Amino acid sequence: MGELRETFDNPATCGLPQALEVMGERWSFLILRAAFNGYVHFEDFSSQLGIARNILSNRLARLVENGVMERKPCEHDRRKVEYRLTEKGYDLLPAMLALRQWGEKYGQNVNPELELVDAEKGEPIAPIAIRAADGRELGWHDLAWKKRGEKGKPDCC
Amino acid sequence: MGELRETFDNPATCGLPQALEVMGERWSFLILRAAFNGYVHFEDFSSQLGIARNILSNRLARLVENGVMERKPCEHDRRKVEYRLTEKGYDLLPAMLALRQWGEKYGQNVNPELELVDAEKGEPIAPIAIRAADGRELGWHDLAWKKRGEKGKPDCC
DNA sequence: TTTACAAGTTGTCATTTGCAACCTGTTTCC
DNA sequence: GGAAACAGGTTGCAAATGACAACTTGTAAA
Repeated sequence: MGELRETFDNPATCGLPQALEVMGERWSFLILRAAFNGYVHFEDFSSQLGIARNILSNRLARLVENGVMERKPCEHDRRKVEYRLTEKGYDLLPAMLALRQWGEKYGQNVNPELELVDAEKGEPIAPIAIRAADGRELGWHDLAWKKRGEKGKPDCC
Repeated sequence: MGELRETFDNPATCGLPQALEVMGERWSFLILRAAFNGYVHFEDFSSQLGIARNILSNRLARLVENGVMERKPCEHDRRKVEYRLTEKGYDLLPAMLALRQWGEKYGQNVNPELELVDAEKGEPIAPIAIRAADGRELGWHDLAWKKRGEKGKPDCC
């Protein structure tokens, strides 16, 4: 991405600009979603997302470059290539689900015939929430910024 | 955004494309972050983010249009305008924190002098996680898609 | 050994971004 | 009351990014 630089290079900044540097481009999250759904080949992503081939190529390369996905030629058919999530990629699941739940809460045309459930019990998962170390759910006004020993709520970044 | 349309209009789709339609553009999340940090005026956003004025104008208008922020002229100084988060905007906090935590976990130059804490106890908040209805933490492989009575793990969208 | 397929790359054109300059409606200061 | 300053924009233009279609390359199947 272009000029998040000023924010990006500031060492006192929070992790959001870094995350956006990697995932903030058009299609990145939808490619990630497809990967979570088991798609691994270039043509699969291409046909499922309807994304232009050069953009897909570019995005996959960027995701690989940033360690979110791994690229390796397929063993049995060396025409094919496999793109798979790394651990770093899997770690984006909470962020993706939080976005998705938000989209579903406020979206217009969303009737998700498919619902994410806890595989063990078959019940829907809980909404993604902010929690204290002891598990209490927290809202924005229950949060504060701490400066390495201090307490209070100064500006973030 | 341009051609997420095919995905967007499909009623069987999940909420992710909707969320990206609103928040997937450059700067949107950083504007949101600034709003969470108490910035309310055009010039505040402008100088904190270093974003071009026309883009800022456009993004704020889009966020207002999509119900994430509210725009109202300032009572006491009618030159000024206040942009404030709506409830819909506040509901993006988990998604934003999940992204931020991911960025901090894997980022290079991040030493967040400021840390988010539970205001009541002063301790750092827990990592944003996926949980079952009963509170158990879940990973990707503990999840399944349910189709309105069925059970299993077919394709998502 | 020809044909088909997967995964790109290249060329062209439309859209989006970034930058600077300008405009308009307050407010402040003298 | 009038001049200067300030907040929040808009406009015009250059540069970067995205979309679409056609072409290339390295396998594999027939």
